[in-house]
Amino acid sequence: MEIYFQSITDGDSLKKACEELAAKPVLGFDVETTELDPYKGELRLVQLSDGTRTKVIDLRGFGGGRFESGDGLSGSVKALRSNPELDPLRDLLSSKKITKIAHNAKFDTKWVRHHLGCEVGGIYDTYLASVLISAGEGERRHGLADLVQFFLGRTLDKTEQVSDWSANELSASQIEYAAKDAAIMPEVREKVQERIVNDSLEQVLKLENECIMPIAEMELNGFYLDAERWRAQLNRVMAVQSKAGVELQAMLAAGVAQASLFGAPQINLDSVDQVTNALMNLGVPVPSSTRAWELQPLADQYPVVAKLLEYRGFAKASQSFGENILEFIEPATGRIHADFRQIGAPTGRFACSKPNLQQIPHEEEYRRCFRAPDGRMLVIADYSQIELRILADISDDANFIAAFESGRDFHATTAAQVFGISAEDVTTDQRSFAKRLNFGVVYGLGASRFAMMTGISQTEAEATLRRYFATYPKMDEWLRTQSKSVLTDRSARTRSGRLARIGFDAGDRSSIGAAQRYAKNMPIQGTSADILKRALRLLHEEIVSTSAKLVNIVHDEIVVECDSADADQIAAKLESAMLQAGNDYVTKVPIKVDVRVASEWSK
DNA sequence: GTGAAGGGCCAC
DNA sequence: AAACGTGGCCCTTCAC
Repeated sequence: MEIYFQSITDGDSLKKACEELAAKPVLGFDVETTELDPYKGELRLVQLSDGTRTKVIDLRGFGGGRFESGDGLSGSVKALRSNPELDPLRDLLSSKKITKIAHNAKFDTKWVRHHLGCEVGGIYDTYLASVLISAGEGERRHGLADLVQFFLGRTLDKTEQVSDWSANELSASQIEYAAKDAAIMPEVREKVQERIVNDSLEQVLKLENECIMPIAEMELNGFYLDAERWRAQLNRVMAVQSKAGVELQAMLAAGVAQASLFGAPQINLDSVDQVTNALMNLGVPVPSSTRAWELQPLADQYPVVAKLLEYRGFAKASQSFGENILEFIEPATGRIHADFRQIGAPTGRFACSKPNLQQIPHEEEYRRCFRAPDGRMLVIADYSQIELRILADISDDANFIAAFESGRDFHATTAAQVFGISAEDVTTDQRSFAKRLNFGVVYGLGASRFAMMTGISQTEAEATLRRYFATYPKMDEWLRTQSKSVLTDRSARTRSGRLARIGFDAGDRSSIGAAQRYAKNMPIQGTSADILKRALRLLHEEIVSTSAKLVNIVHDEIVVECDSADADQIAAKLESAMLQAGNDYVTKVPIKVDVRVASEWSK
């Protein structure tokens, strides 16, 4: 395919090009960089195209790149940000009136935000659109070349993607590749959008597109981790792990068959096979798995089992939450810049990695290591029982809704209703029982699992669940409807219209059961994700010109860092954004947000 | 040596 | 036999 493109290296040409592009409502947008990490590499090219006419802007001509005499990358960033010749490009990119179509726009957006110093407005992400369309089913890949093949039936050559973009003179082939990637985007969008409309995914795609900028900024902002505190905590854990390890080793030694004159051979305490073997030799009735909840009942009778559980806890802590996380601190900022995948799960939840900031242990020893730098504060807000409120709203159960409207302790209210007693008489055990019931129901809990979890008999569990569902009849009805309709629809949706295609093997009971549980859970978990994403977009607009920076999100929680003096004001903005987002999707049940200002990410 | 699978466990 | 949803990371084991 021959395409028309123009290579731009000076201010006058850029000004003209931007004037021409500003008249177009929709532009393909792409960048080429020397690295994957914007804190480590150079933003070399920015490409914009209406599909037929493509501009390839080489930022080397505008102060970009590393200089022998300058101060390297930071010098390049400063030069680009302060070069007035780039203002027309910044205006074009930040304009919300001109749609910018990009594939995995978070990447391009982060580079533009950091190196050019402006936001990208009006984003349309073909990657997220493609993920929404496939809706969790099928093996289809979502690379740009895959989409071009799938939606346009053509082949896109990506070999130049990994070429050397730091060369002084880029080759004609490189420039042409860069131009093509941007030029093809309008055409890809046309086809993708047809499918989006066909599957009624316009609203959820808008939600996702509007969430990209906040996430891009959050990744650039990073979360400050106090490395000294973390190391101190790690040293404490390693000391107790080592002690528990020696003790466990000694206790297990009696179970090793071939004890020698030099003492029993050492067992690898992290090997399930070796530990299981040693336990069996000691006469411990080891269950089919050695997971903590399986071993727990044996801990009282067998001290070696208790010691194993103790060791496992310390091992997990020192291995998963040890030295490794410190390696993710970016030297340029001294902060952790994790990778957030916006549609991490088909439900719409985020996934986070490198490192996963959504699985930091809840214990204060760990959370206090994530803190605000001096002079700053953290504003931490989380939705109170958001999934149960969503279930109440979706099922339209009067008693369920009334329980939330009363503002009373929800689990205690459930306990009172299920046990037929007054709220004041609910014991701690009864409340905890009701709590497990409430959470279990969100996951499609069955009577047998509930019996095992609580230690009551199967018959008792069935009777309890019957009483529970009699208390909330319309919730029962909604859950049954989901179970039934998934068998014919093979799909479920959230409040934003997010779709999950649910495949199952009709001849396999467990496969059907899994599909039914998923059909109950997905609309609840997914609507919670919808609400969080909506809140991020609303928050972003509120804090754009303040000292506040988004630094972390954990499913129903948002963490913002700001100047100490602004904390109360930011707390109010955060709460109001989250409440509004909740009210946009949940109308019959009050939304509750708990906000606190703290110097550390702990209570 | 590298990578996938399985077991286990952290978060919501 | 399986047994309540969504993820990521660590370790061991085993195949290539």
